[in-house]
Amino acid sequence: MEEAVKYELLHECKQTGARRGRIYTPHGIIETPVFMPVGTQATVKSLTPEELKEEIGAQIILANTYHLYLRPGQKIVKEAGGLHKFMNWDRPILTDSGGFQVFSLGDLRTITEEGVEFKSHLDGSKHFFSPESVMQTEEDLGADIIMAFDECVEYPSTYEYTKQSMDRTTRWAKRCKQAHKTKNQALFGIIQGGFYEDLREKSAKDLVELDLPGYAIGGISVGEPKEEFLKMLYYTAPLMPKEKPRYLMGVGTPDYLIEAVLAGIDMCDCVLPTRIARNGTALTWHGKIVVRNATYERDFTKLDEDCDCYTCKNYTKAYIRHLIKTNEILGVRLLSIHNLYFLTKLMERVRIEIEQDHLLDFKTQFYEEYGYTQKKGK
RNA sequence: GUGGAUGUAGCUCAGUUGGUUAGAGCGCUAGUUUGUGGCACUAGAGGCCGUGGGUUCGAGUCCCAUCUUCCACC
Repeated sequence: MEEAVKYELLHECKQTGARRGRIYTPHGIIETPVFMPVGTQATVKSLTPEELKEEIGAQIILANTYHLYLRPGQKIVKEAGGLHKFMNWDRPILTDSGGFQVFSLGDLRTITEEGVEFKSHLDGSKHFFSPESVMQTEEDLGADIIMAFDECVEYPSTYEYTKQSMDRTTRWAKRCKQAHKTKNQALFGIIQGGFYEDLREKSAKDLVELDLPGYAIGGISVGEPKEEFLKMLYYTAPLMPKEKPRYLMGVGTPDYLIEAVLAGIDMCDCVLPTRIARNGTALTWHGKIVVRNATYERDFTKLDEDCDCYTCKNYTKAYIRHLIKTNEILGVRLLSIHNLYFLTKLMERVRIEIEQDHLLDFKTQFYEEYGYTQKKGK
């Protein structure tokens, strides 16, 4: 059977084993490892798709089933001709299933074997998601890669609950596979199991048996200490098929991204760059800077001397600070452009370092320049 | 000149019949942000309560004087 998405492994870094690859999708090729900007409501907040392509060079973006189901409703997106046409983005799109929202909605939801009943955060109205309904919604949305409906358990959770939830997520993945009909979309499974190695192993093993076209690690980077994160990451990644894309959900910061790649991950996504942009913070090659702070009031230099993004080419810290302090939309836009460009460039650099078998050297050098100390970042 | 009002945090104002370390909103300062319920959240700094006197155990609060600003009237 012809798969919608295929992975090609181009090279493994001799220093680290990190993977340099390509993902072929109905909307083009993705060079991996890749960072995927998040556009929850069919928009990467404050940016146009043209800016994402031309100024940032984003290869693929995310959208969210939960949010688009609530507004405008998947039927409208379908009528528009699918997400790509609706939002005028012709590169690959991945839709998350709403599993994370189930987790973050907290007491607004009830989980049963059948699915999840939840109350809309918008108006309190009751709704129900099942693996089958989510597959239908994701098909209507029309992304290239669609995520199985899972449950992301919070940290910390008991062994008992995590096991129960993980097995249910596996059963839901089977139901997703069965319900999934379209041939031009790839259904990815999500490995759960919290912070218990045997549960991670079981989850991975059971899901791999389903022979899905790609796999993700879910349920980490949910507030645990970094050591825990790294332990589960390095334990779980090798359990994922080598010939398929490996996606780590919800990461992140530059150090987490590099660690993910070192562990053999191909794809990551995170709201961080756009979220902190809205709160006046920039990521740079020399560390994080809160440009909103008073110290930049008269700083007429660019955010990062080593950055050639649209923002850095044209604007100063003092100006961006002024825009953020006065709540001007342009401040958010300029910082979003810069932060996304930075993570995109970071991954581009990582790809080159893998090809040249120097990723470990790069990590050391980058950490030093970024300012991660031994105790802070490891 | 006369009468009335006003003066409390950087700004706009609350402060009950006089009673513990004088509050709020905004602003300011800093921290947080990791499959977006976030233009959000958390914390912090900052007041001889216009000034001087008086009454009282105790005054931002009452009395007198004085100054500031505003309004009205001669």
